[in-house]
Amino acid sequence: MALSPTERAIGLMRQSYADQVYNHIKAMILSGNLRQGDKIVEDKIAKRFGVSRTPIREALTRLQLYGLVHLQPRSYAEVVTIDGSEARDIADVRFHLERMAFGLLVERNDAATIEPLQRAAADARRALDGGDRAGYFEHDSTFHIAAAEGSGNGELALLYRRFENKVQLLRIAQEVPIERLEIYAQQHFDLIDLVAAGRRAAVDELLNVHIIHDLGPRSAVASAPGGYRTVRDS
Amino acid sequence: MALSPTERAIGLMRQSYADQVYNHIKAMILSGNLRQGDKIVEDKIAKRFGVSRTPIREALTRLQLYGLVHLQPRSYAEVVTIDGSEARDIADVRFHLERMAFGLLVERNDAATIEPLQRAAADARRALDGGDRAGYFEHDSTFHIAAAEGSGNGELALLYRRFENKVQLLRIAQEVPIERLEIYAQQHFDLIDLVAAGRRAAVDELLNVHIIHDLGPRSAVASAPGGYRTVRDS
DNA sequence: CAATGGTATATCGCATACTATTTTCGGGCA
DNA sequence: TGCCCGAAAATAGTATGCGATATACCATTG
Repeated sequence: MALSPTERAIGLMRQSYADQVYNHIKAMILSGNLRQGDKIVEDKIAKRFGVSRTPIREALTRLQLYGLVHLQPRSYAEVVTIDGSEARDIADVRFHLERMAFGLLVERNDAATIEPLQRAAADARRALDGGDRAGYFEHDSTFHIAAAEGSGNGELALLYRRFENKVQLLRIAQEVPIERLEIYAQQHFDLIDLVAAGRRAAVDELLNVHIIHDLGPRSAVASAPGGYRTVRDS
Repeated sequence: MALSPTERAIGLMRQSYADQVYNHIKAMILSGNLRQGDKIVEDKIAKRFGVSRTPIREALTRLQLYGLVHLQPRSYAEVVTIDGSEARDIADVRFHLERMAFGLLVERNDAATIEPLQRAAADARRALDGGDRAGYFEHDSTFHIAAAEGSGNGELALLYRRFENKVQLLRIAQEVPIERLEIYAQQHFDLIDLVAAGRRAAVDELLNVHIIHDLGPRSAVASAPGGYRTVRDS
């Protein structure tokens, strides 16, 4: 974890340990490496990373505020558990945020702004074709964040980027069948087309389907049995 | 800051120092006691509160994520400065969040849910009549938070409660004339009536006026000439 | 055998001390 | 005079240790 000679020589500004730990734990959660309800103990992580508990605590505080871990006072921390009802709520909020973002995109009607969406949509499709599930989620996330960024409303972008963490956590936990992901991937392109065509109402409708409708009749998450651990396991 | 004998005897659970400091600094910012751009130095605050820097740092981390302070790495922290463009963005986002909340309120059509709004609206009016400007802001805030809470969507409530911090910061900084506040106070009651009447479209429209329209043609904040000292310059 | 209480252990909350970086400021030099 | 440089001060980042609290486990009792 120490600074490499090269980094020091170049004078490369390094992230603080707290930042690095934050990113690492976040990645572990969002990759499914740490699962919902998993116990997180400061001291263990500190030893694992070879740093003291101080930066760990800062990272955990941030993760808590981003809604990814639950900090029980005087006790240990856990990866948050999202039940079916919460999943529904999250989807609802997400829909309204995205409707705002895409509404602004339609208003702007700017090809350059949409370009990042196109790239993300293409990347997502490619990942899916390559059977790279985690990669797909990554680009799916990028697509929607790009929409928020492209809205031109900095606050919306900020809010959405934070909120998206939880959305991503849901994506992982839900274990959506691959056929469904195929549909999502296509809908991304459809969304872009509708935005380009300025068909705002149609965009809203498709967003609703894309985000909410497919959640199904509840409890898509709570029942996730987690048969196979997907990713690595350091 | 230490635990009182009574508290200890009763076994009353006390807030952590970090919590207390967080609440205190937040109150200082939202009461205008700390102004936009003001410098915040960990050590100074630590001494002021009679605690070590550790809980201070935790409080500042939270304040940063709630959008109230800007943490410059390796340097000092500042109370965030919101310019006119950002104010506009915040209002826009706020409108969409509140539209969602009030939409759900209309759907629920439940008198008990609306009761807290009524109380807050009445409190706000009372504070205004008593010339208690800070008190008005407090209850204004409570009103809108109550709407988010009453929506029945926990995620929305969570998101809004956080977001509201920045809104409150704006309220303070804008130094809106009292006549305008009178209008706002009345609009709260109007909103309640429209919700009770189930007039969703009318609610949307009034919300737009209440939140966005009154911002004026841009830069309501940046240009606030304020006979009084407006912004920073500590 | 279940429930209750008590002790040990795990774990966090905070204080203190040290380190690294940034900022500030004054003095030398063009 | 204005600018650059270097030293000193200010400040945040991290490590470590101790004390407090929660959790877990076991014994005791009804």
